[in-house]
Amino acid sequence: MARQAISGNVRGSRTGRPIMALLDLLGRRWALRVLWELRAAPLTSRALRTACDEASPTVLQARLSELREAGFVELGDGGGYGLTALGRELCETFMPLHRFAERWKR
Amino acid sequence: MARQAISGNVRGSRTGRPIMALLDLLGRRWALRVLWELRAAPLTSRALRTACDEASPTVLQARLSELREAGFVELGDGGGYGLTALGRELCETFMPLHRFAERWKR
DNA sequence: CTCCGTTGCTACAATTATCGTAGCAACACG
DNA sequence: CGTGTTGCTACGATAATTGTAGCAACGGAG
Repeated sequence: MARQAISGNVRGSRTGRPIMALLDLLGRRWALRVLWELRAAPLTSRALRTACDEASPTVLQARLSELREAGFVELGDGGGYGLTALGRELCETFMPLHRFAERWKR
Repeated sequence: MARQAISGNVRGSRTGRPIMALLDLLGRRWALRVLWELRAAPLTSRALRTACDEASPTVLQARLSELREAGFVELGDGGGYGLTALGRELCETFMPLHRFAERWKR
């Protein structure tokens, strides 16, 4: 009966399986949204906050730090957050969600 | 516990853009992971819990309820949670994440 | 120079979400 | 009957998020 499935750690562990780490990182609040809002062009921290419906700067900074550490987001020397090449690539992989969401509607 | 249903008032978006609602739903803890673990075959609630590294049943039940309400997951009449056709479709859209994560490695 | 507005970023308390453990009722099998 | 599943919930403890306020640093007028 034991459908022995993959038992990998998600939170706070790097036990291999990058997909788990990625799902964990993207599964934190505002993480997906931040990537989504940066998909077109870089935004300043405040513009990003506005784009994210005035989400609290505390979480946004936390997510930005994590996404930066992961190599998806970078802070331009002129100011403003933007996607790295890797981040743009990641964004592409879940861009089909847009089309899916439109059909989903509910 | 605040029940933020998909219908109507979803955190982060009252603009009516379905993508925001979807990003919000998938941005909750274990949501992506649950979909991921169900990608291959249905699992019982306990098998799913095992697959999700013994995540607390409280959240898992919450996520399962939300995902069921969204139409992505269903409870089979013989027991066990599985993806709906829509859920399978959703899973397909972010399956490329797997390949991306492998190249990412962190 | 000072004043003003912006930048990225942080402190702090209050509120939520999640965790971890335990346990329930319903059902099936022997 | 007892034993073992199933899906699901209660509840205190802990971690994450919210909302508000504010900081130092930088730049461009004036």
